[in-house]
Amino acid sequence: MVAPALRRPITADEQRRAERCARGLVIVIDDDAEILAALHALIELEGYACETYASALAYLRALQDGRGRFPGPRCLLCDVKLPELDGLELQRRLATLDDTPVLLMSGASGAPEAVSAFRAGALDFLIKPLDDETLFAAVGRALAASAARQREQARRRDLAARLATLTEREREVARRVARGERNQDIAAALGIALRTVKRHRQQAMHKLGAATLVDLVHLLDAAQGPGTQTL
Amino acid sequence: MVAPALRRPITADEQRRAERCARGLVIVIDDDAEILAALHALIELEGYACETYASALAYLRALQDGRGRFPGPRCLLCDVKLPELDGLELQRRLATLDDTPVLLMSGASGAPEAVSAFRAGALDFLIKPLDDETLFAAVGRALAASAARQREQARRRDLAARLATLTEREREVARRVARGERNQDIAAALGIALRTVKRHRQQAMHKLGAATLVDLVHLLDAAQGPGTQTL
DNA sequence: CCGTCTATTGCACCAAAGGGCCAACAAAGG
DNA sequence: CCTTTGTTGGCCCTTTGGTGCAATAGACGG
Repeated sequence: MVAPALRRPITADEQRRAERCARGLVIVIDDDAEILAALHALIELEGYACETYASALAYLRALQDGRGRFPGPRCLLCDVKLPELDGLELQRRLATLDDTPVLLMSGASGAPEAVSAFRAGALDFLIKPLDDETLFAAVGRALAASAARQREQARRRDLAARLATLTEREREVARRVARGERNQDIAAALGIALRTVKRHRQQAMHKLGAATLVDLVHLLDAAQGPGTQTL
Repeated sequence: MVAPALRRPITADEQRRAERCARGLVIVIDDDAEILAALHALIELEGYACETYASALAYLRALQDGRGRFPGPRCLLCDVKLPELDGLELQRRLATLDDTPVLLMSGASGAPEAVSAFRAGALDFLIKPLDDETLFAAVGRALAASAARQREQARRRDLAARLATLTEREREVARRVARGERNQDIAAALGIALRTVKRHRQQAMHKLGAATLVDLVHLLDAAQGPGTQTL
């Protein structure tokens, strides 16, 4: 579907990069340089890509620049107690910008922090000192969630793109068809000829790559179902 | 759809019960009798039905008896630290039996308990002393979740019941129809005559109350989509 | 102003779906 | 033994959907 044409051979460098992307990126934010270094080493050793930031602001700045965004699943592993910007606060801000899953961690903090973290949507809350097994279990879940979200987004984008190639009339007809209306009724409702409805219907199904009515129904359901009230 | 016939007038008593059911039931489990009494009063004052248990085992026993299960949304408000059976352990056991949303609470416990609670699927974790506002916010969310689950279950049960009235052949044909296969192809695939496929198809749509193909598709998608691999 | 493109429509034809009427056959139950 | 139910099938007719061909009208760029 969305396969970009491969024009040149893949270099070994790109090969390695691709492997890392597939595994995923872990973005670590902690104000303790020692921990940062240790986590960086540990995470790369496990085969994930890893970026580290000493503060939430540093990460946000990097996000602003936005150059060369990492392709593939990603997650955030962020300390709760940070200077300037709190881990919880960072999470709240990210929730509106980004849908990267967030793992929060903290040393010997109380229940309230953990509760706040989960209420704010953190995927997990890790207590320092970090246990390798627990850490990577959480990272695995987070990256899996990220991958799922990205697949879902890609699917929706692809669908939206195909929907965008339809003309207004075609979309309208397709929508009604997918709601179970008959060609005749659609023609009457839109005040156009039966033949015209048939044409739009065919055209729409062709553009959307729907071989059967059932496919059309599924496509349109998927397009407008989860949130997006387009169409 | 599933409206039971009303045979006799509704008594005032039933009326009050119905009102409570609509608001929801909060099941409180705590080993501190004082807290139990206070919560009971507070919750009933807020207009919810309330059952209290002094231990997790007592609640499980009540579940076993199972007589007169409360109709309507329900949630569990359970202390983490309990004699005999731990709140977290109770939650784990309930997860397999019941889908009642669980709110855990605890006095001055550490982050690990809170984290375990959320990981085990608790909807929220309340820290004693309980703040009225926080409590009822959580209860409201839990009961809303419960109501949503019950609606979903009812919908699926209704659908399953209707599907059960289909004969094997009718189900098979309906499934293929909903996958976009044409009558002819279905006939060929099943090695039967076209006329027979049409009959089964008609019969199935009639039994399922599907006026159009689109309705059929939606019904079967809903039936098998979320988990249940029936059909 | 002209050629082109798109949306629209009519006409004709074929394929597929919907359905009425009738009937055979087997298994399950009374 | 008879009835009911599930499954199967044939014949025939109507409605709906799917397409090809041709034509008209408005929009747009040159």
